[in-house]
Amino acid sequence: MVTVDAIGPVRVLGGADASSLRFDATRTVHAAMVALDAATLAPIGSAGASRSGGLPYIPGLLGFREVPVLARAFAQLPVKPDLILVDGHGMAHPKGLGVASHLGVVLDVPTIGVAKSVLCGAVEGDFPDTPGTRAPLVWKGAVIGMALRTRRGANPLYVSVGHRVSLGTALAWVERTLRGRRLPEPTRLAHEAAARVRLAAMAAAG
DNA sequence: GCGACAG
DNA sequence: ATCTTGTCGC
Repeated sequence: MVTVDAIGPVRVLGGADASSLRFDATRTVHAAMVALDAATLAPIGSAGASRSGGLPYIPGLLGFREVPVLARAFAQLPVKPDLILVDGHGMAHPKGLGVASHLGVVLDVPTIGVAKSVLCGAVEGDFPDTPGTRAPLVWKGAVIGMALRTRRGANPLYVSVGHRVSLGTALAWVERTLRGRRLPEPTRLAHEAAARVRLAAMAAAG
Protein backbone atom coordinates (compact mmCIF):
# COMPACT_ATOMS: atom_id res chain seq x y z
CA MET A 1 0.00 0.00 0.00
CA VAL A 2 1.36 3.40 -1.04
CA THR A 3 0.28 6.39 1.04
CA VAL A 4 1.68 9.22 -1.04
CA ASP A 5 0.64 10.53 -4.45
CA ALA A 6 1.76 8.14 -7.15
CA ILE A 7 -0.83 9.05 -9.71
CA GLY A 8 -0.98 10.38 -13.24
CA PRO A 9 -3.52 12.68 -14.85
CA VAL A 10 -7.05 11.84 -13.75
CA ARG A 11 -9.37 11.86 -16.72
CA VAL A 12 -11.67 9.06 -15.57
CA LEU A 13 -12.97 8.80 -12.05
CA GLY A 14 -14.27 5.55 -10.63
CA GLY A 15 -16.79 4.74 -7.93
CA ALA A 16 -17.03 1.37 -6.18
CA ASP A 17 -19.65 -0.09 -3.88
CA ALA A 18 -21.34 -3.36 -3.02
CA SER A 19 -24.89 -4.33 -2.18
CA SER A 20 -26.16 -7.38 -0.38
CA LEU A 21 -29.19 -8.72 1.42
CA ARG A 22 -29.47 -8.29 5.16
CA PHE A 23 -30.09 -11.95 5.84
CA ASP A 24 -28.68 -14.18 3.15
CA ALA A 25 -27.49 -17.71 3.84
CA THR A 26 -25.86 -17.87 0.39
CA ARG A 27 -23.74 -14.85 1.32
CA THR A 28 -24.12 -13.28 -2.08
CA VAL A 29 -22.51 -9.92 -2.70
CA HIS A 30 -23.32 -7.75 -5.68
CA ALA A 31 -20.84 -5.10 -6.75
CA ALA A 32 -20.74 -2.18 -9.13
CA MET A 33 -17.97 -0.06 -10.52
CA VAL A 34 -18.90 3.14 -12.32
CA ALA A 35 -16.76 5.42 -14.46
CA LEU A 36 -17.30 9.14 -14.78
CA ASP A 37 -15.70 11.93 -16.73
CA ALA A 38 -13.44 13.58 -14.16
CA ALA A 39 -14.10 17.03 -15.59
CA THR A 40 -17.88 16.95 -15.89
CA LEU A 41 -18.72 14.07 -13.54
CA ALA A 42 -20.94 12.66 -16.26
CA PRO A 43 -21.26 8.86 -16.12
CA ILE A 44 -19.42 7.19 -19.00
CA GLY A 45 -19.48 3.54 -18.03
CA SER A 46 -20.69 0.98 -15.54
CA ALA A 47 -20.20 -2.70 -14.78
CA GLY A 48 -21.53 -5.12 -12.21
CA ALA A 49 -20.71 -8.54 -10.83
CA SER A 50 -22.14 -10.95 -8.28
CA ARG A 51 -20.59 -13.70 -6.21
CA SER A 52 -21.96 -16.07 -3.62
CA GLY A 53 -20.25 -18.13 -0.96
CA GLY A 54 -17.90 -15.44 0.29
CA LEU A 55 -17.40 -14.17 3.79
CA PRO A 56 -20.19 -12.78 5.93
CA TYR A 57 -19.80 -9.21 7.07
CA ILE A 58 -17.12 -9.06 9.76
CA PRO A 59 -15.90 -5.62 10.90
CA GLY A 60 -12.27 -5.34 9.85
CA LEU A 61 -12.54 -8.00 7.15
CA LEU A 62 -14.80 -6.16 4.74
CA GLY A 63 -12.16 -6.19 2.02
CA PHE A 64 -12.09 -9.97 1.93
CA ARG A 65 -15.83 -9.96 1.36
CA GLU A 66 -16.09 -7.20 -1.24
CA VAL A 67 -12.80 -6.92 -3.12
CA PRO A 68 -13.16 -10.19 -5.09
CA VAL A 69 -16.48 -9.03 -6.60
CA LEU A 70 -15.37 -5.45 -7.03
CA ALA A 71 -12.32 -6.67 -8.93
CA ARG A 72 -14.58 -8.59 -11.30
CA ALA A 73 -16.72 -5.53 -11.87
CA PHE A 74 -13.55 -3.56 -12.61
CA ALA A 75 -12.50 -6.14 -15.19
CA GLN A 76 -15.84 -5.71 -16.96
CA LEU A 77 -15.54 -1.93 -17.08
CA PRO A 78 -14.92 -0.76 -20.65
CA VAL A 79 -13.23 2.44 -19.45
CA LYS A 80 -10.66 2.04 -16.70
CA PRO A 81 -10.65 4.76 -14.01
CA ASP A 82 -7.45 6.62 -13.15
CA LEU A 83 -8.67 7.00 -9.58
CA ILE A 84 -11.39 5.15 -7.67
CA LEU A 85 -13.47 6.39 -4.76
CA VAL A 86 -14.44 3.40 -2.64
CA ASP A 87 -17.33 3.18 -0.17
CA GLY A 88 -15.54 2.25 3.06
CA HIS A 89 -12.30 3.06 4.84
CA GLY A 90 -8.80 2.95 3.45
CA MET A 91 -6.02 3.43 5.98
CA ALA A 92 -8.49 4.24 8.78
CA HIS A 93 -8.64 0.59 9.73
CA PRO A 94 -7.34 -1.43 12.72
CA LYS A 95 -4.67 -3.01 10.57
CA GLY A 96 -4.26 0.03 8.35
CA LEU A 97 -5.72 -1.70 5.32
CA GLY A 98 -9.44 -1.21 4.78
CA VAL A 99 -11.45 -2.18 1.72
CA ALA A 100 -10.38 0.91 -0.24
CA SER A 101 -6.68 0.22 0.21
CA HIS A 102 -7.23 -3.50 -0.30
CA LEU A 103 -8.93 -2.88 -3.65
CA GLY A 104 -6.28 -0.39 -4.69
CA VAL A 105 -3.45 -2.82 -4.03
CA VAL A 106 -5.20 -5.71 -5.78
CA LEU A 107 -5.92 -3.62 -8.87
CA ASP A 108 -2.83 -1.42 -8.50
CA VAL A 109 -5.01 1.61 -9.10
CA PRO A 110 -5.10 4.77 -6.97
CA THR A 111 -8.01 4.64 -4.49
CA ILE A 112 -9.61 6.81 -1.82
CA GLY A 113 -11.57 5.56 1.19
CA VAL A 114 -14.94 7.28 1.67
CA ALA A 115 -16.72 5.92 4.75
CA LYS A 116 -19.99 6.98 6.34
CA SER A 117 -19.10 6.01 9.88
CA VAL A 118 -16.07 5.30 12.05
CA LEU A 119 -14.45 1.88 12.36
CA CYS A 120 -11.65 2.83 14.73
CA GLY A 121 -10.33 6.03 16.22
CA ALA A 122 -12.11 9.23 17.17
CA VAL A 123 -12.64 12.66 15.70
CA GLU A 124 -10.46 15.19 17.48
CA GLY A 125 -10.92 18.89 18.10
CA ASP A 126 -13.69 21.28 17.12
CA PHE A 127 -15.98 20.00 14.45
CA PRO A 128 -18.85 22.44 13.95
CA ASP A 129 -21.72 21.49 11.68
CA THR A 130 -20.67 23.67 8.78
CA PRO A 131 -20.02 22.35 5.25
CA GLY A 132 -16.33 22.24 4.46
CA THR A 133 -15.27 21.74 8.06
CA ARG A 134 -12.63 19.10 8.68
CA ALA A 135 -11.39 17.37 11.83
CA PRO A 136 -8.70 14.69 12.10
CA LEU A 137 -9.63 11.08 12.78
CA VAL A 138 -7.07 9.98 15.34
CA TRP A 139 -6.23 6.48 16.52
CA LYS A 140 -3.40 5.48 18.78
CA GLY A 141 -1.87 8.91 18.48
CA ALA A 142 -1.82 9.02 14.70
CA VAL A 143 -4.02 10.78 12.16
CA ILE A 144 -5.54 7.97 10.11
CA GLY A 145 -8.09 10.00 8.19
CA MET A 146 -10.21 13.12 8.14
CA ALA A 147 -13.81 13.70 9.11
CA LEU A 148 -15.50 15.97 6.59
CA ARG A 149 -18.72 17.93 6.92
CA THR A 150 -20.27 17.81 3.49
CA ARG A 151 -23.82 18.91 4.28
CA ARG A 152 -25.41 20.70 7.17
CA GLY A 153 -27.45 18.49 9.44
CA ALA A 154 -26.01 15.29 7.95
CA ASN A 155 -23.54 12.84 9.43
CA PRO A 156 -19.98 13.59 8.32
CA LEU A 157 -17.89 11.57 5.88
CA TYR A 158 -14.62 9.94 6.85
CA VAL A 159 -11.99 10.20 4.16
CA SER A 160 -8.78 8.22 4.29
CA VAL A 161 -5.85 7.23 2.12
CA GLY A 162 -6.60 4.23 -0.04
CA HIS A 163 -3.63 3.53 -2.30
CA ARG A 164 -1.18 5.78 -4.16
CA VAL A 165 -3.04 8.92 -3.02
CA SER A 166 -2.14 11.29 -0.17
CA LEU A 167 -4.77 12.41 2.31
CA GLY A 168 -4.67 15.94 0.95
CA THR A 169 -5.29 14.78 -2.60
CA ALA A 170 -8.01 12.44 -1.38
CA LEU A 171 -9.83 15.27 0.38
CA ALA A 172 -9.54 17.50 -2.67
CA TRP A 173 -11.15 14.89 -4.92
CA VAL A 174 -13.95 14.16 -2.48
CA GLU A 175 -14.82 17.83 -2.09
CA ARG A 176 -14.55 18.41 -5.81
CA THR A 177 -17.11 15.72 -6.55
CA LEU A 178 -19.73 16.47 -3.91
CA ARG A 179 -22.10 18.55 -6.03
CA GLY A 180 -23.83 19.80 -2.90
CA ARG A 181 -24.74 16.36 -1.65
CA ARG A 182 -23.52 14.37 1.32
CA LEU A 183 -21.76 11.71 -0.75
CA PRO A 184 -19.36 12.32 -3.63
CA GLU A 185 -20.83 11.53 -7.06
CA PRO A 186 -18.68 8.45 -7.86
CA THR A 187 -19.62 6.68 -4.64
CA ARG A 188 -23.22 7.83 -4.83
CA LEU A 189 -23.65 6.47 -8.36
CA ALA A 190 -21.84 3.25 -7.45
CA HIS A 191 -24.24 2.74 -4.56
CA GLU A 192 -27.26 3.07 -6.86
CA ALA A 193 -25.64 0.87 -9.49
CA ALA A 194 -24.83 -1.87 -6.96
CA ALA A 195 -28.43 -1.87 -5.77
CA ARG A 196 -29.58 -2.26 -9.37
CA VAL A 197 -27.15 -5.14 -9.91
CA ARG A 198 -28.63 -6.89 -6.88
CA LEU A 199 -32.23 -6.30 -7.91
CA ALA A 200 -31.55 -7.51 -11.46
CA ALA A 201 -29.77 -10.63 -10.21
CA MET A 202 -32.62 -11.39 -7.81
CA ALA A 203 -35.22 -10.88 -10.52
CA ALA A 204 -33.31 -13.19 -12.87
CA ALA A 205 -33.07 -15.86 -10.19
CA GLY A 206 -36.69 -15.52 -9.20
C1' DG B 1 -13.07 -9.51 30.81
C1' DC B 2 -15.87 -5.87 28.35
C1' DG B 3 -17.19 -3.00 24.76
C1' DA B 4 -16.89 -1.50 19.94
C1' DC B 5 -17.60 -2.73 15.46
C1' DA B 6 -16.65 0.17 7.68
C1' DG B 7 -20.59 -2.42 4.90
C1' DA C 1 -26.03 -3.60 4.24
C1' DT C 2 -31.79 -3.29 3.48
C1' DC C 3 -36.96 -2.25 4.33
C1' DT C 4 -40.03 2.18 3.64
C1' DT C 5 -44.28 6.67 4.27
C1' DG C 6 -44.43 10.46 5.90
C1' DT C 7 -42.43 14.37 7.60
C1' DC C 8 -39.44 18.03 9.29
C1' DG C 9 -36.37 21.77 7.69
C1' DC C 10 -33.79 24.79 4.56
